[in-house]
Amino acid sequence: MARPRSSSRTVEHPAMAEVSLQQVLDALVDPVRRAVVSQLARADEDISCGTFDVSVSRSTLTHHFNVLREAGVIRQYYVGTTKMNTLRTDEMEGRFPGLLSALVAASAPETGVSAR
Amino acid sequence: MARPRSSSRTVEHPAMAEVSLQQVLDALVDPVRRAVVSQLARADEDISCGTFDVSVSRSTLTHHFNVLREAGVIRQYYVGTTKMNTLRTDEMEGRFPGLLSALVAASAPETGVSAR
DNA sequence: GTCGGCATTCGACGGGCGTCGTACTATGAC
DNA sequence: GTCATAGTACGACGCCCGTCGAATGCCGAC
Repeated sequence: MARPRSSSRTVEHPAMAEVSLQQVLDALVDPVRRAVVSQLARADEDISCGTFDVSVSRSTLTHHFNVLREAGVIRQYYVGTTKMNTLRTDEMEGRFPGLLSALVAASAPETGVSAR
Repeated sequence: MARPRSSSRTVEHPAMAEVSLQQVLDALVDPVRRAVVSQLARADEDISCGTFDVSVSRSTLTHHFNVLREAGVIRQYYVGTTKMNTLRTDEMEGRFPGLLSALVAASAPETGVSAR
C-alpha cells in the first residue's frame, strides 16, 4: 500500500544506450539548462519544474526540460499537477564516465557556490 | 642553439584563467571541432592544420581552429608556412578538472577507435 | 459540477553560427 | 626574381535554436 497516488501521466525517457554524446553536449551547452542541472545537483530532493531559479518564461522552461530529458540527463515524473525532476547521475556516469560530474563541478563556481 | 628557425608569425593564446566554461563547451559542442580534438588526443606528435581528416573547406577549418584556440583548448605555432597544433591538456585539466579527458574518452568510440 | 494552478503546445520571431568561395598574405623552394 | 603551397580575411547565405505569448489540457480542491 501507500501507493504513490496519482500514477497518472507517464513520461517517456530514452535508454542510456540510445543517447549520443552530441545530444548530451547540445543539452548542456545552454546556460539555462546548465543552471537547471546545477540546481538539481545541489538539491537534496527532487525539484518541481516551477521552482527553478531561471529567468525564462514557462514555455521556454518546458522546452529546456524536454531537451534535458531526451538527452538522458534528467528523469521526470508527475506528482499531481506538478512535475518533479532528478538527475540521472549514475546512469550518465555509466554511459559517459566523468562527464556530468566534471561539468557540474565546473559549473559550480559560476552559480555562486564559490565564496560564501 | 638549434633555434627553431622561423620564429616568424606568433599566435595569441588566452590565459587559462580567462577562458569560461561556456567558451569551452561552445567550442567542443561542434562535431567537427571535436573530431579535431580527438585526432589531436590520439596523435603522438603535433599536427599541422592541413592534415586533419575533416570534411569542411579550408576556410571553415581555419574558423574552427580559431574557436578552439580562443577557448584555450589548443595551442598553435607556426613552422614555416604550416601551423602546428597541440592540445593544452594539462592546463585544461587545471582549469576544468576531468572535463577534457571525459570528453575525449566519450568521443573515442565515435571516431572509430572501438573495434580494431 | 466549477474554479485555479501547473505545465504543455503551437506558431512566430530573431539572432547567432557553421558553411562556403574568392581574394589575399606569407613563407619556402627554385 | 618566379612559383607553389599553407593558411587567413572577408562577405554572404542558410539554418537551427532559444525565446516568447496566447490558447489549451490536466489535475486537485472545493
